[in-house]
Amino acid sequence: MSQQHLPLYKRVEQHILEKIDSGQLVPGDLIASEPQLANQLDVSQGTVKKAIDNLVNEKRLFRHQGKGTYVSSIDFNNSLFRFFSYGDASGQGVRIHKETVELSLKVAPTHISKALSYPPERELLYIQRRGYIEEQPILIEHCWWCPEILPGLEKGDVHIPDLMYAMVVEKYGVPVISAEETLTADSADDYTADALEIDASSPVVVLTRNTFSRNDKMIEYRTTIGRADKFSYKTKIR
Amino acid sequence: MSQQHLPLYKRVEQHILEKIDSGQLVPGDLIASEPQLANQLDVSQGTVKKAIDNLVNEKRLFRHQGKGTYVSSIDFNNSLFRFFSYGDASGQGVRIHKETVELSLKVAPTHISKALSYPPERELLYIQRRGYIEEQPILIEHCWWCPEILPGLEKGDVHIPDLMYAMVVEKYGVPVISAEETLTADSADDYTADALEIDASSPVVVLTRNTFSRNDKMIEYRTTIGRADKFSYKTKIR
DNA sequence: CAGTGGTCTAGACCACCCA
DNA sequence: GGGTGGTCTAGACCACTGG
Repeated sequence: MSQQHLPLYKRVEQHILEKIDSGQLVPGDLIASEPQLANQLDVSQGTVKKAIDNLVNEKRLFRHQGKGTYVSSIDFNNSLFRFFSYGDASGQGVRIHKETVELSLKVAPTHISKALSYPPERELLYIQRRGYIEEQPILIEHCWWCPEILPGLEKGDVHIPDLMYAMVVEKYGVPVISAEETLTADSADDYTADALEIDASSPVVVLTRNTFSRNDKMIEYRTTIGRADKFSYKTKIR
Repeated sequence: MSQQHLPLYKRVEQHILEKIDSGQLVPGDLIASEPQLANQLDVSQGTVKKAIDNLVNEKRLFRHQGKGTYVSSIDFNNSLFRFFSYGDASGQGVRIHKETVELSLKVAPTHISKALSYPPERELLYIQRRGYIEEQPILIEHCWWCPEILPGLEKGDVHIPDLMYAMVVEKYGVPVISAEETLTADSADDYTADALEIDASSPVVVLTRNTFSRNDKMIEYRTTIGRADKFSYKTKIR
């Protein structure tokens, strides 16, 4: 329920967000111009500006002077994944090459089926990939997708690019809206240790990602397990 | 060098930030009011508002309607430390009790002396503390301070509170301005494993914190080592 | 050139805080 | 009541984009 005396600029924000959430506006779209919005909603352009300012700060929109204001798309460059590197905190210039190791339909662990709101018996699309820095294995990735999102992908006749999400959007028309990541550490089980060429029970970093499409529908459950000695996450406190 | 045609609001931001960086304004201080700043700098109040808006977004300032605008102080609640918990991502309501185990003057490992720009032979103030959740050890903390910052603290006659930084500011008059944290994972050495009551080489999360005072002077080098199974960091991507 | 966002102003009215 | 920040307006001028 929206408040009665919500500030006008908040209403403008909601108006724009509703258009995004309902799919009338998809990532990359040009939104109505400031004067247009001001007219439509019967507020001043300054108020529209303030609303858009806020959404730009939240990275929901971005502006191009002389062109207009656009709906942002999700930026996986903000993934915690980028803190895997040579042990440097920078994460700059490091090339991690990925290879697909497995691609099949499988019954998933129940907590994963549940997270994707699938019956535990239904098969899901499973993709395993491994990441290397100059031939050295550094991480292993387990991805679980709802199969109806990516029909036919398990046939293996489709090239799977490093960044799958662009393909999901372009080839399959499924918008990728947001994602949540959780970071923990653990010790490597035998399978993982073997894949990463480390001793069993060596420390590893576990990065779980839940990816969402429209209407908060989760479309992917991903776990990335990486060598702990190749991970460092830096942040500033004020 | 500042640009020639820098927008006015950027100049106002710089004006305020200079007062903070130079120490004329310290955390908690009330800054000049919007009309005052507008007069002093010969710009309109709207421009001052925009400048302050930006600094508030960056958490450098905060406002209180009817009172004024204040300089923010560092908020250690934003530390990655808060993601140590019962395995829940929330970090809410979890009480970690800390005890001081050691307090002495010691020669530090060279990389720490170096970080604090101290000659490697000089003794530093070392504090070791341990954190518990209901009697269960969950983390161990190694803190290294420049001894002249906290004279006499090693005598042990001063009570060390959970959050040391308030004491540093109030009792010793040293402003605590910012901090950097780096997160990695490792396996526990024997000493740590014993302290945390876990098996040797169990995975642990290592959180390094560098704390800075005025003029980017580093005043503390801290390493917090915690049980990996009690840590999880969650973030959202858009 | 017309249309977009970017900056800046001047002033109105409101809500909050404190003496 | 006087001062603070919070919202909102109307309008000016500029810088960038594309046809």
